[in-house]
Amino acid sequence: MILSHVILGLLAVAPMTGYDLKKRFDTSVNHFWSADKAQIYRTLSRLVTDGLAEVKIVRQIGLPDRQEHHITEAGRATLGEWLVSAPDAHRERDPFLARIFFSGTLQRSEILALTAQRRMTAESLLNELLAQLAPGESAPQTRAEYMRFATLRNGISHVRAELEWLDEVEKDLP
Amino acid sequence: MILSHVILGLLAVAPMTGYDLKKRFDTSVNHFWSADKAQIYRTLSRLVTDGLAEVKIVRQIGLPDRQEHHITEAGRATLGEWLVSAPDAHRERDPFLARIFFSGTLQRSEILALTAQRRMTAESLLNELLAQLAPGESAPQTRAEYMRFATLRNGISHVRAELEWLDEVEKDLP
DNA sequence: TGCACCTAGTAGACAAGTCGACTAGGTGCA
DNA sequence: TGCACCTAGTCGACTTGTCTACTAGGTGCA
Repeated sequence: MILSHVILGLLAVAPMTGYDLKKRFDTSVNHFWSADKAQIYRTLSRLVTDGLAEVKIVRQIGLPDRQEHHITEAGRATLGEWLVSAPDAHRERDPFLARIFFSGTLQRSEILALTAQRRMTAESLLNELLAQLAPGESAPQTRAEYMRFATLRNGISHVRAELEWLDEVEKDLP
Repeated sequence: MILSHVILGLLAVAPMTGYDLKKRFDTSVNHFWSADKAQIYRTLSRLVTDGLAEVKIVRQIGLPDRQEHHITEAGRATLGEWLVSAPDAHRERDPFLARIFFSGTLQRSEILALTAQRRMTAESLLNELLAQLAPGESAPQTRAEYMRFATLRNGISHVRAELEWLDEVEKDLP
């Protein structure tokens, strides 16, 4: 699965707890992958049993212990292999497009309500992505940094394409 | 779930067997939804037990019986409600972007191999979408037809955005 | 004083999706 | 003659993903 590889990728940058990972998934990684908390913890413990990660317990004062997961050499190797392996099958799935596909029987106004909704989520997504892009705009770009920003720019391009498509639909809708 | 609604949407156009549905999912609907065969048959039988669809067995000569699933009035009502209900949560998930995000440690040539792969699949997808769009290009557009083509144009816009992004990455990659 | 929210993690049930195998006949081809 | 592929469908095992609830203390605020 891909989740374990994404987790390995994040652990390769810095050791993390399940809790830390969940935050990464909800912020910096959310434009291309998402994960449920329970799923993250389950995957983490599998990485440990598979020898791809190791746990170090870090005691804290006033806070619960941190189970810091460190990537192992085997983990780095697995990650490296995945990066250059055959592409994972990817199925597009978009419930909004599913509605649009079948919305021929709706009133014009109902369809415009759907597109207006979509426009709002697209615009707020665009703002999030732009905000994430902003800090490093003029920074010296290492390759790693360039690649991370590239995924953001990918998201931005797609959101913009979506907004232009919405313009068209709202204009041409018979 | 969305699958049952997509199936209802397809049954609303014409009665179909699980087999027919599978073909639709692999051709005309595949740019926004996909489904496994077993999943389709399971969902169909749940639609029947829920009273949203009915089965008519059609005998054939030389071929297995067809279990034609017809949408019921209740099914149409359910579909209609879904079309205008609150938008389904939608999480973007793209394994390719996941790789790109973590590919900072790869060689330049390895990254270019990834993008070249992506370009190939994007281009063949574009051709498929254009081929699907072609037949009705100048047809008299009913609203239903317009909406179906709109989803195709959506896919085309996104693929084009992807190709432009690939151009950029391949050009700027440090 | 109580409520909401933060850190950190566990547990269990359930829904959704995937994969492979199996039945069973029909057609086309080399 | 045998193989591959088509129509039409069933079954079981398994993996992923989601949701809810729980423990247990700490902080901030009104």
